[in-house]
Amino acid sequence: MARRKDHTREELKNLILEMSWRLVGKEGPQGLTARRLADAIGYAPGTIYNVFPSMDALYLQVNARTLDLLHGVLASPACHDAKKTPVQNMKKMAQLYRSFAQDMRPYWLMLFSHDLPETREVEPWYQEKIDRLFTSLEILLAPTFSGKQQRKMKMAARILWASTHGLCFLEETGKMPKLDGESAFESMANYLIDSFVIGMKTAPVAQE
Amino acid sequence: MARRKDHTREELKNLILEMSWRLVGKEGPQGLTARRLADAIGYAPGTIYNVFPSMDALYLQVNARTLDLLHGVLASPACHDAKKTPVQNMKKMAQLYRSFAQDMRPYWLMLFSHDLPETREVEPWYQEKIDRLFTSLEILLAPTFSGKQQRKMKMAARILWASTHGLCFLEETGKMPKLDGESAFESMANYLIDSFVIGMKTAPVAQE
DNA sequence: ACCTGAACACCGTTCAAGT
DNA sequence: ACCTGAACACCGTTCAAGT
Repeated sequence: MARRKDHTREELKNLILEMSWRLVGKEGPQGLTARRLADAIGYAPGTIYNVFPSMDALYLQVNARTLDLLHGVLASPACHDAKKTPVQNMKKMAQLYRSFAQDMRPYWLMLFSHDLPETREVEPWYQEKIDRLFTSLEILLAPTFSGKQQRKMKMAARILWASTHGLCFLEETGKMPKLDGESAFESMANYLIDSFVIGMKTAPVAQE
Repeated sequence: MARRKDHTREELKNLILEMSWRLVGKEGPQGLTARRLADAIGYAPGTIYNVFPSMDALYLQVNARTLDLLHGVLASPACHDAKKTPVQNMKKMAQLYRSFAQDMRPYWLMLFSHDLPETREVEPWYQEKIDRLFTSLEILLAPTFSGKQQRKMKMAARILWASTHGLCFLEETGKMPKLDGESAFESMANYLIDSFVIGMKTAPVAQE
């Protein structure tokens, strides 16, 4: 029994990805299994493997979409306002990241669930999507650094990004000790950015 | 068929935890399954559930041991050297964290694998183990802040901790764009600490 | 050519039944 | 009282066999 061909290969791929997205949104990364997915789209489990080499590849596609959405947020005018200072834009960007993490929680957590097979090299197209995110921050930092300080600027961007993510991640996963009672993400992110920006010009950087 | 009683309940608990530790070390968090564990200790799968309510509870015990080891490292004299400056000790602490992450990779990654059921409140005894880690850093920061700046000091500690973790985590999981080619964790951590410490005194902090 | 569905080798968890 | 092992409800993945 076989050959339904209700959909072209391309349609099937979209259908699978779309349904994967919905499953993750509704039931979290755990909800995305080959069998449940097959059931939801009305095909047999084996069909998925005609279109994707493995469920891991599919997880990666879901993550790719999440990264695209996140990039859309961080590249938006909301945090690239020429009428505001770089620091103000950076603070806005940190808030947008946190909001994204909260609003898109299952997708955002999935980005960092590292139960995937070993370290397995990230593929270039995926790495590119990650790199773009850092670029949004580099744009805000660039004016503050001279042309011969590009390396230092890029380090500052990586540090600010990783720091903001660290604050957000520990906060969201309950691994940050409570301070007064409630989450202090906003005030901590602001304090971080203010402090780092004050010091980042005078602090030295190791020469490669 | 039953009642081997080769071990007391306490012995069995230790045996299970010890074997769990070995399995995670050898094959990663994925290697720790009820069936493999049962096989390795020579009992039936059901026996595990006499001693632990669920595999998740067992995962938590493994994480607890990891946190204890990490605390041992961060509380060690190596980064609480009275003959060195707080900044020097903080840089040392960041390096020790990174080394721990590398040396104990499967255990360290397991700490952050959040496929666990929902957000589920962290139990107090576990939270306590997390809090201790931050305390090690607060000890280094305390001398720099006055008595009425305790809240600010605690925020600084949380920020530095989250930032260092963020750098380490993104670096170790391939989510940090390469800078020159190799990992720049050490120079970035140093740059972070130098910059933040320069700015953290003058930067303002939101009033709760 | 495309899809199925059974099969293989696994999971966590429960619980009646044995000793 | 303690432990077993079969059972239940799942996994990801493969592939001979049908249309």
